[in-house]
Amino acid sequence: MASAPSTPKGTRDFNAADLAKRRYVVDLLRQAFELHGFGPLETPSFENLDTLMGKYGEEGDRLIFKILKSGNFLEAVAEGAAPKASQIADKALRYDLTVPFARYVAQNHGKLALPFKRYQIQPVWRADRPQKGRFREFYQCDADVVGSRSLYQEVELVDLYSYAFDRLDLPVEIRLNHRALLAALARRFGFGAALVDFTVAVDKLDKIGVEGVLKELREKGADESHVGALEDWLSVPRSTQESLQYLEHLVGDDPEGLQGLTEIRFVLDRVSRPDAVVLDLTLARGLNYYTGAIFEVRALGVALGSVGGGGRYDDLTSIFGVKGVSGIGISFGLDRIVLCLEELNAFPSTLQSAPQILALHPENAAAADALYAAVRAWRAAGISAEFYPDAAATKKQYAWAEQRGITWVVQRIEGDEVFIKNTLNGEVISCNKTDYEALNKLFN
RNA sequence: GUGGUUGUAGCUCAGUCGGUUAGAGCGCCGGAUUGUGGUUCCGGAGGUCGCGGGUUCGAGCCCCGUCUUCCACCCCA
Repeated sequence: MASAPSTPKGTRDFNAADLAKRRYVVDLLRQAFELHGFGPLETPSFENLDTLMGKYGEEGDRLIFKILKSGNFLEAVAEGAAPKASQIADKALRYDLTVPFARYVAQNHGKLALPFKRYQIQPVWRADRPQKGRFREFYQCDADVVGSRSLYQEVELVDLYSYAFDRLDLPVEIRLNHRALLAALARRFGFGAALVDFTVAVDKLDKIGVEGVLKELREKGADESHVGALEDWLSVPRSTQESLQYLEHLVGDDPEGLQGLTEIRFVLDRVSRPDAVVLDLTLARGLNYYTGAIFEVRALGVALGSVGGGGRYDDLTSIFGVKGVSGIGISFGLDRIVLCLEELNAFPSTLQSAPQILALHPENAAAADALYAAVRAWRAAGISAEFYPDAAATKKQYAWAEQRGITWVVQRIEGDEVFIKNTLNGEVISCNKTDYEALNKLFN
């Protein structure tokens, strides 16, 4: 073991047990998406660099994995000069699923029946520094609809969130905000020209507290005349209803603010699970293509950042030359959802990652053949069964079963009678080898 | 991208001030016992101390680089 091999930084392998959990989540999400009228789409792992660059802000651009050109690309670089990124890379791994989707819509806009709804479950890559729950390769599960400005889309996607997390048995809080409200607040507090500075600072309220936010806002040039009002806004925790009332008098006759307020009210009045939804005026979200409602989902009882996010983007396809196609979408973070469910022990105990039953290898050759035939018959009946191939020490065979997580072990066969041991409690039962009903009963 | 942290047997970890042949528990392999594993006993294998340089008479230990882990920023799922 001079040099143990490893996966690259921020990536991992998934074994059978991992995959059983991941597939459980993915299958549930896929069902939820299709139940709500979304159809599947897959796009390539990598896109042209131009497609991705400039869509995620400066910070995002830096985290895009660029793919080195093949061939002798360095010839074009002047002697002794440092090559420019565009000279050595013209493709990049996708950074999220939304921008490739916008590219797809723009590329096919004449052929798609609008409004167009699709879901997409694929990995994305970010050249980030890994931490707990942060990887450089991770899965997003997105549902988007383009070509409809209807606020019923907002309602429907919030409902999709609550439906899916309900099915997953993961308690969450769906936080809701609106870019127009943020903009109105920023104007009210003198940050009209520095919306991003304002939202970035305010978004950290949970993390650095009122003092921290005020400090950062001062550094970004907050006018002292607004600090008192800012402090009042930030230090009082408000329910959704209280936030709405507060907004009403704060926004005044700011037309954009009033518009945002009307839209948020429309959505809040119609979501199916209002108890799981909270209006959070400090929620900002970094991706700068959002223009309307924005969402973020936090798992309750787990400190792991957000497990999902999304929002409305009015202008994304216009970057690709197709104007007037408003879109809205949400994303589920598969990897974090799995981590949360693990931490909360919320996976169903019936998840299957190993054969249901293992037949120990009998010492007697005739019995071995008989038992092997039984295993074959079980497989034909849809029972995942395994036959230990060698007449190894009993101890070794049991250890193998345990390591693979196999609960039921066939000790021996006598005529048509098999003796099955539950390795968890040592109980032995016997049953007829063709009594599939009894066998299947064991596994549930 | 910034600052820090981690790496010793399959696993969890000791290893003093730089000093001889690198340690434990569990696991693994073999044998005996146990009348179909899990008990007990005996024996055994397995490590160029993440990798590459350097300092030193001598490096697991000190220095530099690199990879990896985790953490705080930044940002985000």
